[in-house]
Amino acid sequence: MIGTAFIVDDDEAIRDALTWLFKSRQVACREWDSAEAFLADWQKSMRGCLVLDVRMDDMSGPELFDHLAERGSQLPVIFLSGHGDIPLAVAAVKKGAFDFVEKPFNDNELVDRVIQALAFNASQQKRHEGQATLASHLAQITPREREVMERILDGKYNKVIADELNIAMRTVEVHRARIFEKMGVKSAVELAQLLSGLK
Amino acid sequence: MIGTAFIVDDDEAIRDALTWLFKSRQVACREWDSAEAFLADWQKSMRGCLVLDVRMDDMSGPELFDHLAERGSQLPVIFLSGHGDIPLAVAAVKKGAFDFVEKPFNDNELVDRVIQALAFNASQQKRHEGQATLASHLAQITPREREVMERILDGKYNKVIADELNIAMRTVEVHRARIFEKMGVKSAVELAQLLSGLK
DNA sequence: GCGGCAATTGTGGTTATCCGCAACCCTGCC
DNA sequence: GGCAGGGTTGCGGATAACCACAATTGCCGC
Repeated sequence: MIGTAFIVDDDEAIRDALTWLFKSRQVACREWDSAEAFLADWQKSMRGCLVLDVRMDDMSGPELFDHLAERGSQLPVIFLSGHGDIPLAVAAVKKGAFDFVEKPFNDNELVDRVIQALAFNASQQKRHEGQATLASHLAQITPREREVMERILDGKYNKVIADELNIAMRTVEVHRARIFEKMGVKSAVELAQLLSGLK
Repeated sequence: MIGTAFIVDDDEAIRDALTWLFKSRQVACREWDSAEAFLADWQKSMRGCLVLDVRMDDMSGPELFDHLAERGSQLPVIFLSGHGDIPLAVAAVKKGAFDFVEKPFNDNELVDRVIQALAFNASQQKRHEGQATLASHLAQITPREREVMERILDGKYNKVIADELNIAMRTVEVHRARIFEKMGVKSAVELAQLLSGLK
């Protein structure tokens, strides 16, 4: 199994029950007794999913969720709620919570969802690695090259680009070659496809 | 205001209240007393949003939602629920419902959400028009041209494409020109960007 | 059988892209 | 001052793309 289930709940009985439940299905887990404690330990590199109680003292589950979102957390979150607060559940799901389940929950269903969340996180991870690679390539592009690149993506001829930037065509060609090299592509078409997902 | 609020509820009192409420805020609306009735009248060209009761005889709100989704409806749906069923709400939102509000609802907030849904539908509409234009252009592409197009998008040289398809380079050039013409682009880069959103 | 459409190919010429080789200018840094 | 890196440019040639003009083949429907 890839990733760990991170249990955050101020009720020790619940934590123990969840830990036992997860262990029984070979799902690795760790536990925290407060949102603050988890936030203190949280690192962007964490892989897994969060099983998060809604109602807790001081910082609530949704509050922790928001804080993590601000910090760029990619962890899928499964909320556990003990009282049927629909607006809360709807708000959480709309903000991207992976799931929102009511207590008492069905043990098997919960673990199934956790496993799905772990798989989701793993696949999301790969996507982000790709984006990171892309970003690191983009970071190597100098400002001038960026200007040229934008115009290449507009399908403009080197001649036109040279004209717009008031430089020689040869210079554009050099920039163009450098851009392709730095971005790891072989043609303008590949470059366009590589960057098509961005702004 | 662009679009209409489509009210579907088997409770006449609720329908009347909603109609009055919407009229008071200059939001056009129509009403149906059952999911079946709405489904019978539904057309893909409808513009607006659906205000849908969860619990109804025969076909429920979520069931109607599913049916509409199958038929390619783009209407945002705001569910009205009289009983705090969290799993239902969570399932609805995860399946793409625009919102899920509990009765009794706050009048102003509901209308605000409806207006947001109408705006959302209008903007989604424009996106879909663009896709439709793209699709109509793609439909003009012959099978052979498609084969060439795929290879162009792989950044392959005409020479290579000719080789792969066992035809003359000149033929590839002709196809290439026809593709650009039919798709309304001027270069392979533009073509790549145009089709980047697809599979 | 004729007209239309898709697919095909050739010739010849213009325009663009792609590259190696060389070189100059400027800025920031040790 | 020397060195590195980014931006710049020229020359010349190989390769690819783009295009107008022209033509052949095969399938389909009226």
